[in-house]
Amino acid sequence: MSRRIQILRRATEVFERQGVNRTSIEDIANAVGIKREAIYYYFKSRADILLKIILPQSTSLVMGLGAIINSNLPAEEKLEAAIRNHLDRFNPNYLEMTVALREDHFLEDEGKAAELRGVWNEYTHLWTRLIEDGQEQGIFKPGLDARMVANGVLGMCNWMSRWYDPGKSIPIDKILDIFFTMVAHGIVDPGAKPPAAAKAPRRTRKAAAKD
Amino acid sequence: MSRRIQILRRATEVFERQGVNRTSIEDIANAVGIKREAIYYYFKSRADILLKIILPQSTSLVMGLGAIINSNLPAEEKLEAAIRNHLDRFNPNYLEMTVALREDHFLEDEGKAAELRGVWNEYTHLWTRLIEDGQEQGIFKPGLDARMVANGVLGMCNWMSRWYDPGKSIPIDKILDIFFTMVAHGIVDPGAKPPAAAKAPRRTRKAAAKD
DNA sequence: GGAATTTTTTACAGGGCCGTAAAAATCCTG
DNA sequence: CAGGATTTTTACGGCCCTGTAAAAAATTCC
Repeated sequence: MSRRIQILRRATEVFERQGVNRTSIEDIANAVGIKREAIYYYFKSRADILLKIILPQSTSLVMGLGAIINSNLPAEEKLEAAIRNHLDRFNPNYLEMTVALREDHFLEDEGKAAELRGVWNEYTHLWTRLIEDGQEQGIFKPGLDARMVANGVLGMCNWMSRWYDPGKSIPIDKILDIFFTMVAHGIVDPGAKPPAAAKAPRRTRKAAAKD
Repeated sequence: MSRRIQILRRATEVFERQGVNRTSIEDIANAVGIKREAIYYYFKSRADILLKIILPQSTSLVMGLGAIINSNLPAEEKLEAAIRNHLDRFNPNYLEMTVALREDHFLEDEGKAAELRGVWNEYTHLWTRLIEDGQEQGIFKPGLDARMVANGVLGMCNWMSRWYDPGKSIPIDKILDIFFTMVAHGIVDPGAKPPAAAKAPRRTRKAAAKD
């Protein structure tokens, strides 16, 4: 393993364990076993390291989602594949994904920050397109704001960076099934007897607040 | 407005605008219009300020959710009320909620960090209970891991800290409707003709990856 | 108006961190 | 083995930040 890859690997581990903002170049160097000034032989800056950890993940997500959208799968299978494309990145790249998503990164290098934002925006845009395509085909409910749906699904998946632990959580496949079921069909059992209140006129929020 | 409240208000604004970790005590003091040492007359530390911004939000979420769970509402209405309880906190407390949720906070004060974690854990636990109660009543699908469902819903809502902007986004009420529909009933239109491929045997992930 | 209280400023102490450049050490190749 | 290339270490420069305590200023109250 080259020194450069090793540095990225160790940096990812320390970033994940103690937080990006509480990790210094010296912390990373100690984890590698060299002096911190040596890091600058391989990387331009601390932000450079962070970018080289995050960009491959976000770019790979975009590429994978683009391929799914351009495939001939039916919309519902595209939805499943898209969620899988996202969640599978947590296994084995759990560390990188956690570093990428757990904290909102305010990078000093405005050029790099813009590049990263661009990739994430593209990813959100593709997700929105997938939802819109399904709506146009009559598979997804047309009345839902596609961008909001996309944001919701992304939130559901990205928040895994706050709780997912491969050593403790249930397998990714199971999480995928649950999340897909939630998004596609919801958690309400269709065979359940609808409560009488469901047919009542929608109460105002103020009335609800009084309860 | 007392000076203390004013400091909290300004701190929240600066934290939201430039990120918690890139905000110094001096930044906050400048926003208030006093010297930074004066901050320590009102607050023990920087982490103390952060805690006093975040705890009211998380505590209020827990209290609100507890009341919903203990109400006599049917499960589906509890679900809607729970999402509303969460999203309504973004309006008007959008700034506080963003500060609380957008970045994972690694606090130096281990006691305070544990207290905060405890509140969030309680919140997640209550959400899991709400899902389980609905499952036991036959309203929610029983086969879904309640904790995972709760994590998914929380992710959907909490990720708003990354994209919601009251000046630009659609109103909270609309977002609530969309998120509730997604979680309760999913985005797939039940009247849509299921694609033939849906009845085919599930392809292996490896086969799917080949495409 | 003066004392008490509150608030702010001044001064101080201590520590951490980023990044550059040149020299030294190590490794590799012919 | 010597020269070239790569990598690491040493030395340096600069800046930022947190928090404390005492003094000064401002405010409040009787």
